[in-house]
Amino acid sequence: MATEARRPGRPATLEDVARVAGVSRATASRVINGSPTVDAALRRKVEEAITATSYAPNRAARSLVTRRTDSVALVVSEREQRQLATPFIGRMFTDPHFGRVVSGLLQVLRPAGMQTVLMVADDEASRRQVLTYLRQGHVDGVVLISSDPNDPLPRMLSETALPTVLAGRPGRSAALPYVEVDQRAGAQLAAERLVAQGRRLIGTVAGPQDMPAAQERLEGFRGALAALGVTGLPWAEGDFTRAGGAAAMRRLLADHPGLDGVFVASDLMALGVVPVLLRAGRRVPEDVGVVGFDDSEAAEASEPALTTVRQPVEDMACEMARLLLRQIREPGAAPPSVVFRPTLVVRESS
Amino acid sequence: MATEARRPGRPATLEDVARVAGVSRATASRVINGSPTVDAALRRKVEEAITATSYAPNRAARSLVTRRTDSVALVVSEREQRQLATPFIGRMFTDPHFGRVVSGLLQVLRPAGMQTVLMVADDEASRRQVLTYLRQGHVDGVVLISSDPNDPLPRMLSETALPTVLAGRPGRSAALPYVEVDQRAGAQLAAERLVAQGRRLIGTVAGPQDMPAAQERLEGFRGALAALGVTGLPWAEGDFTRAGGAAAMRRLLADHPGLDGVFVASDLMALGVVPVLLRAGRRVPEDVGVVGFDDSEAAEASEPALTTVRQPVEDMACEMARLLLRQIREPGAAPPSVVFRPTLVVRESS
DNA sequence: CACCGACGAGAGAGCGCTCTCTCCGGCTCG
DNA sequence: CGAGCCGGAGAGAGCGCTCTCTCGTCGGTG
Repeated sequence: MATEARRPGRPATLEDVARVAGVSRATASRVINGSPTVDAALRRKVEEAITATSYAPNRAARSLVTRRTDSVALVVSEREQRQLATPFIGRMFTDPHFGRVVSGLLQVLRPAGMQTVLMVADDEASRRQVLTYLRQGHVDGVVLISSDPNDPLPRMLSETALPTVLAGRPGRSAALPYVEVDQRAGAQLAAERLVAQGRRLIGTVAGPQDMPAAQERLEGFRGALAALGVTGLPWAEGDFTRAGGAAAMRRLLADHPGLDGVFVASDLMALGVVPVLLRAGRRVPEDVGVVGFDDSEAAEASEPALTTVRQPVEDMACEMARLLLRQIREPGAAPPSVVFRPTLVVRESS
Repeated sequence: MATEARRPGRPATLEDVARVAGVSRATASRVINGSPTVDAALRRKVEEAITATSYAPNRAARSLVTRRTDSVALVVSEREQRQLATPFIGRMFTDPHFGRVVSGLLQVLRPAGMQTVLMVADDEASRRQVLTYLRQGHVDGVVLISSDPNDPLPRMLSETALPTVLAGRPGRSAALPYVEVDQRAGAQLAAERLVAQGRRLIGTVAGPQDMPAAQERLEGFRGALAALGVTGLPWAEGDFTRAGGAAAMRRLLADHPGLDGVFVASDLMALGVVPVLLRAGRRVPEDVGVVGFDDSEAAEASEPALTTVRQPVEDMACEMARLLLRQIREPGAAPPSVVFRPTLVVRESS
């Protein structure tokens, strides 16, 4: 304890630890990095010196030489929100889905000693800023969440050779591993449920058809219905918002008042769909069955509670983190993408 | 372009830039850091060399010498979630409120060139991990969001002398600047609204009374009612969840069936309160007026839409970021805390 | 014409760490 | 008994950057 705080106000360095322990800097470093070739007695002395000086390694110095940073970037890429009066960065942050992804990521990254840097790219300038930052080598890898199918970021990232994992398949094909749920299989679950309940006049409120995931849910649903002998699928497009879902349902109902089943491509939209049905005098599920997608918080909050296709979001996020760590640890080996199987969660609405 | 990529696969260094530009490393550094004492011609040559080599400064090296990192930590501190079967890190992430805070923070931090590192402290071990990380000097400052009034983290942080800003007043008094909304003033707005509508049998669904904010909303509401001549406030405690709000409302209604007004200490709880009232045969707002708190997404989603006390969350988060930046730029000068005025947003429920 | 101040640019010393290389001493084995 | 080997520890060279110090040059002044 004697030689602590040699320099006023500055945290202890490895040099300090070594001096206090009476060993060389190299040995102190060995102890800290868990090298096995250190005598037990010396190891103890160094460990004591570490607590005595309350030493914490300087990550900048370490990363300067190791070229690792033990941190990854979580990049949220979204369409520019020019039209908004108040600048609102990171619309996606208020989406509980995003929170579940973060939670899953941290579940894996935290035990691995990896820190997470949060970044948003929502226009040309910020994209460049993000890319520059990433290229500075301040992170070992990138998790990219992109809601925009025309997002140039995946391609740009694939050119940096930085380990990267995408949430969802990239719109334009960038050769990057991604993690996704099997959209078609999910749509099939929904179709089977509705048909099994004897419903035959089935429609769907689809998501934006420029998004691959939304396309596949629609296509998958149509295909599954056809396989079950139900053809001619009326549908309307929503924008994955509650209000958009409500509007789409109104259109659908106006054209097809006889509907007895609806597959809604997201729970959030379903939250808009159900009240429209109720107000139109339909009982749910008695008159019209509703099946959502996601199994988000909204599904349980809905009245009646939503029967929905569950995406194992947290598990998927964990898998993303694992794929990323693997890339970081074994450079060059781009791991395969992983597609998760959805499940059907039966509640009240169908 | 001739001398680019001297070392295979490695990004260009300042040395490379200097060589290409035909100047010393010092001069190249001056250009990059915007020093005014550089000849215009040389400056141009250096800038050309930078683009030619596609140079990006190594932040680790820079921060090693400057002792700045140009990044801050966003620490989310929450009560341990032992009881959960699935480990769920960062329950708070799924709260849209959190997203709004992040959005506000980034609005200020991003233009300031500050990166944001996301961290969660939810038990003793993770708290230590976070604290160690912060002490390693890997961030210049900390934004702490804590939902637990007994959280030891604020005190621990105030001992590190690291610039810090809290979201909300710390439970135990830690001498750290915070940003908050004036809870009492908000409760007063709610009281005035309900009373102005001629309601006299007013109750409240309060938040957990071990949380200062929840206490103040209750106290402030009681005080404001008294000032308006309404005494004897029936109340029940909820846990700031929808289900908790519903349960509290049921208790309240059982004991006081004649209620004609309810102040609910959060919009999320109000989302549980309203259906309870409706199912008990009360019309909202005709029979019972409901005023929420937060002006969250939930308020607009509610049916009927909630009249609520608005917290300017994004503005508050911006202010937090500003306070933090000020502390970072002027070390030693702990800025004062800032208390925001809430406003009343009138919708349908009251 | 000699001197001085100002200004622009370079040299070089670190920042704190890791990691290779070297060295030393004790052991085994021919 | 000497050569070789190996485990364990130290010396020291950087990693890429900033920043102080120094130096050279030029214009102005007595």
